[in-house]
Amino acid sequence: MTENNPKNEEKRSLNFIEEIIEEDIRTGKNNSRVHTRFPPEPNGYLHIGHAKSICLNFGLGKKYNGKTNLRFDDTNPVKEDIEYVDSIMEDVRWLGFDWEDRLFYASDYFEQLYEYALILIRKGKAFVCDMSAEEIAETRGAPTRPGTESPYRNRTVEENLELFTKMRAGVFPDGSKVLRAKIGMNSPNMHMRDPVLYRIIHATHHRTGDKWCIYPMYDFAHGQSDSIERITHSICTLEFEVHRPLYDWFIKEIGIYAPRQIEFARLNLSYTVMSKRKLLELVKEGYVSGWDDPRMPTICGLRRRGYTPESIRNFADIIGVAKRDNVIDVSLLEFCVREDLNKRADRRMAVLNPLKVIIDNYPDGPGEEMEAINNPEDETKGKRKIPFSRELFIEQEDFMEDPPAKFFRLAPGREVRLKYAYIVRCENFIKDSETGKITEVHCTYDPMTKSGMPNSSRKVKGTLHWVSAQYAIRAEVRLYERLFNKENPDDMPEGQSYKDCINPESLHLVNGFIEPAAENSQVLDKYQFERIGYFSVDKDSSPQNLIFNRVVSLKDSWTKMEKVK
RNA sequence: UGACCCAUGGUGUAAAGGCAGCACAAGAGAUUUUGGUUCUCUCGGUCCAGGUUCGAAUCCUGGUGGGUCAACCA
Repeated sequence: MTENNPKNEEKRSLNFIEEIIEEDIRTGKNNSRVHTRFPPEPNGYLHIGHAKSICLNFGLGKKYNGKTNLRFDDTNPVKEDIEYVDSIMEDVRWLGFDWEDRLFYASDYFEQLYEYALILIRKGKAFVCDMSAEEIAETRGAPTRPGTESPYRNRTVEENLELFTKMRAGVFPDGSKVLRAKIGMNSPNMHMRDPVLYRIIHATHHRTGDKWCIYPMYDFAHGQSDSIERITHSICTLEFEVHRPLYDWFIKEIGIYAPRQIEFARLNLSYTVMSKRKLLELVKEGYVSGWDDPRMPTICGLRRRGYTPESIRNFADIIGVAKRDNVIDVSLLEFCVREDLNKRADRRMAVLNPLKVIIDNYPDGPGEEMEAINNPEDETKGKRKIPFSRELFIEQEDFMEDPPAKFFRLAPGREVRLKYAYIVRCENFIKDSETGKITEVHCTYDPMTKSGMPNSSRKVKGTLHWVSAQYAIRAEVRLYERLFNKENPDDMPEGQSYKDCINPESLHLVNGFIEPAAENSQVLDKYQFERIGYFSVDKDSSPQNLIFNRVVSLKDSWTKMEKVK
């Protein structure tokens, strides 16, 4: 197929799921149709691990000219909420995927699922059990030891039918009865030991309201839902591998269409936790400001931080899909967003830790306007003007009283280029005698070195960014670091938890200055602050009070060099 | 002391019995009005032991190591 087409198909290797799908297409299985689905439970916010699954499922649908459904597996009303449904849809759309008219809910199938249960009961393959949850757990045995059969296991079909009908009718209280499959109690696979199919929960469901008081277990809903939707390839994570025999059993006993389940290894990220429970704890216990805190690995957190959908999709693509456990280095995610933003983010000059610079031989007054390139990687982004004046701010780190040889920045007697402006020489500086802090640097400029002028290209070692003290606007800048200090927060010494390696320095607030061109920035606008990093306008930002989130810093070989020492 | 799954550079991921490749990370250099970008180069890998084969990362057997499974959660 691609063999005669070497031009556009550079023979990209297939992952193991694509190999299975292509084999199924080749052999004409399902009439060579490909239909996948993304099946979240609406009980929490989506994170980067879900993004992997979303990109995989929707990506496969697209690649093989198939379809991908969004289906909410909403079988537990006490844990689920419409808030989560909405956020999940928003996140999937933001990532750039479209389920078109195929938005489904497992709760759409409650009536059908109930019928399936009836089929099993009539076949003598399911029974109503009166044991408590504790009793069921105790009699289930252990992986190395068989369980014991429920005393209610041999009720007649008629009795089971009547009891199950009454369960639905609401005559029994929560927890008093369940419907169980009748498979056996000694399978080495715990999921096959007479698993619970239905439980009684008198709770209002976010979609079906109070219509039902019995709800199917996930295991009894998930596989059949895929079957109902004619999913060809049910892609899920590794921990559901042991559930597959059960799904297959249901499909076979009920006698319905069988999707093929394929399991892949979930994403783990270094310096991050990914479980819903832990993420929820971080929010509830106030370690972060909310689900969309820019330090969270949630999709909404990454969005607020300033990650782009393109960078996340590319990340999902690059990390690949396989069955072996993996921990992806966060630096790969950071690489992806840098790569994307380098091409698209306009450059701006901003000073985060201001140090006043006075150009002694520059006239006091309105100053002049300098021309700056918006994005050197993209000429179509054009140019802008930046005001220059006698008093400026530069970064404190860009001046040293007594610098090492390799310091290419400002120091007494040294020259640097002020980007898009002049070459200046440091003549002297003022130091606070009590604190030892440098408070002001005095320079002279060379008028012949104005950027763009014929004689301007004299070589100097360093180029600094700057803003005009007169014209710059104030901005709050939120600098984020990793939320955890340990590479694997899930693997802590005895007696400690992931919370013990939370990085207390994960957020630094600074008040800086930015060039006036950033004045009308809108929420989620992205910039590269020259020489610093990529920044995104926070949702709390307003024209009166600009707030920027640092998405990621620029690669920095200078501080790296310093650290080695 | 069970069943199932997995094992390739530091981290990911390719190689369908035939040259172990790519990306990130790390290191060196070139270019640069961003110590950014770009470019060049370097470092570094098939868990172990047998077997099959002209030939094994790949197939077989046995180890070892890791993961998953015992909610009326999903």
